[in-house]
Amino acid sequence: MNTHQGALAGARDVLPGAAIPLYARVKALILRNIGDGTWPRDRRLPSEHDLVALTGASRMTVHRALRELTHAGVLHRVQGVGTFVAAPMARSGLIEIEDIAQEIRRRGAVHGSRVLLLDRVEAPGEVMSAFGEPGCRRPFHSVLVHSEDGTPVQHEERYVDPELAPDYGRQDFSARTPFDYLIEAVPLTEFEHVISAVAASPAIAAALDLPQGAPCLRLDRRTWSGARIATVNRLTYAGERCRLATRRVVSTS
Amino acid sequence: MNTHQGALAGARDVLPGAAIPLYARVKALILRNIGDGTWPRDRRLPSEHDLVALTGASRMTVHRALRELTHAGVLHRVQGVGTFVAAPMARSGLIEIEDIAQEIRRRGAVHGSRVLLLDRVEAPGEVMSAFGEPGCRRPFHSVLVHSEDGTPVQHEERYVDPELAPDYGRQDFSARTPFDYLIEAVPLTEFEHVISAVAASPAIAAALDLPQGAPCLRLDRRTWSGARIATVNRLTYAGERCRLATRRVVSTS
DNA sequence: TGTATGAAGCTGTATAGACAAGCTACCGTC
DNA sequence: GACGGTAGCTTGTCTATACAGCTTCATACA
Repeated sequence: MNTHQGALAGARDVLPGAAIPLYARVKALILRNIGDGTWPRDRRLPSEHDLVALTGASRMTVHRALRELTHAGVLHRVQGVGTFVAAPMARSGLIEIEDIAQEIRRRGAVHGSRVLLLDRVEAPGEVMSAFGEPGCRRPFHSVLVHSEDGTPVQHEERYVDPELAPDYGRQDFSARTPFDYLIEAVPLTEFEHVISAVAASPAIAAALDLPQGAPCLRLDRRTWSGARIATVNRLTYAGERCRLATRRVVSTS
Repeated sequence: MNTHQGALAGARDVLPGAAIPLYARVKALILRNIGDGTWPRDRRLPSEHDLVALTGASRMTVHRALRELTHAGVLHRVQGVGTFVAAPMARSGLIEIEDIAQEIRRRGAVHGSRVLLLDRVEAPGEVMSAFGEPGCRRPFHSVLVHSEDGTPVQHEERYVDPELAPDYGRQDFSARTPFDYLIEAVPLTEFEHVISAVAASPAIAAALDLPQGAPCLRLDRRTWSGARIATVNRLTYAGERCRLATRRVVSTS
């Protein structure tokens, strides 16, 4: 009874294509149920035993899927208790760049955001080349300023593939950050960051209420959904009071 | 024959304490042999079969150890061929902050470094608190400027625990970067980064040949060796032409 | 000489079964 | 009611075995 993977393709089909390893399909199933909202945050997942029954995979295979998702920060497991959906931002993992709104709220401050622009444009060539080869035509374009207790702290400019997130243009981003929306609307799989220090341009300086030329932290991010780039964005953090922190164990010796 | 872990404690003892899972001890064994230089860079490791014979663990356990180290960027595996020690800097993984010298050479430029200071000091309280609780007395202190094709690009200030790296003060850092030396002399296990943008101070501006107040990328890093902090350093990248890049798969759905 | 063919060795995945260890809730006793 | 033990569920680890897929190399053949 080696590869009776049919059971997984039964009640809940995971991926039509079948060259993908079983444990990866179990991961995909779990990620989809989390993305769906079928298993909301902090919800307890079915036990390994249940997932074995649900998917038809062996417990070791289910366990591997759960372990890797736990390692990636998607899940949180407690021996003797169960498996839970981790807090959403733990998912970013790599660089602990929290959603700016969450980070501000975590500090006990009030987050506000002002939408400067939300339209659909013929993006400049520089942006289009960031989107990579196949590219996308006329992406959404949004510009926001996020503030903490009223003082602006982050300038966010973003381009979004309209085919992956067709409703992007109709969102109210003063209530919910674009990133927050995208992470739920689109299954984001890969991130690429480039961090640099820049002097505030006149536009940025005006938006963030900084003197022109003040040092700012710039974070350029490209986000994939599978093989396709879902969004390209540039975050500019105001002045010297913003930072990015990260910590990671490299080895467990 | 469930937990016959004695074999691993035999020929090559891994960890005297034994509450640690077997796969973790196999990982530790591999990491130590890499750190030792027993298995140098690009060297092909013993096959899974050999490691089974060597450690007494089952192949699944050895495989798990190898898989996790591969995921962490320590190893590089090719199906049908074997397992290799990955290029050292891939090991940082999290943020691809290459050793500045390597990065410069990779770009085909000439790396130079000038040692401004190398002594042993009563460090300022700010640094000592960064070292954490047990602290270390009179750490080594070094200040360097790295240059690319003659133009300075990075200012590096570093404090090093003298008990972990007693020979730090006798190294020639114009030939070999401190980081390069430390990663071989001390088994580094954990990194913490804080990234911020700052305006160049007079000292930094002078060292990097920048106008005062120019935006610089600052990277504060603490590096652990086990439970102990081995080194605390602050890297300041010159101007807008330096950046940090990273890319990572978050999920494999 | 050049090209198939196949064996050997390697990693990758999957399974079934077992035991260890942690938590919770229930049930009995005092 | 308070306390303690225990059964049952959960996750964590480990083993033994099997097969699949890939690479390399030697051998046989044209």
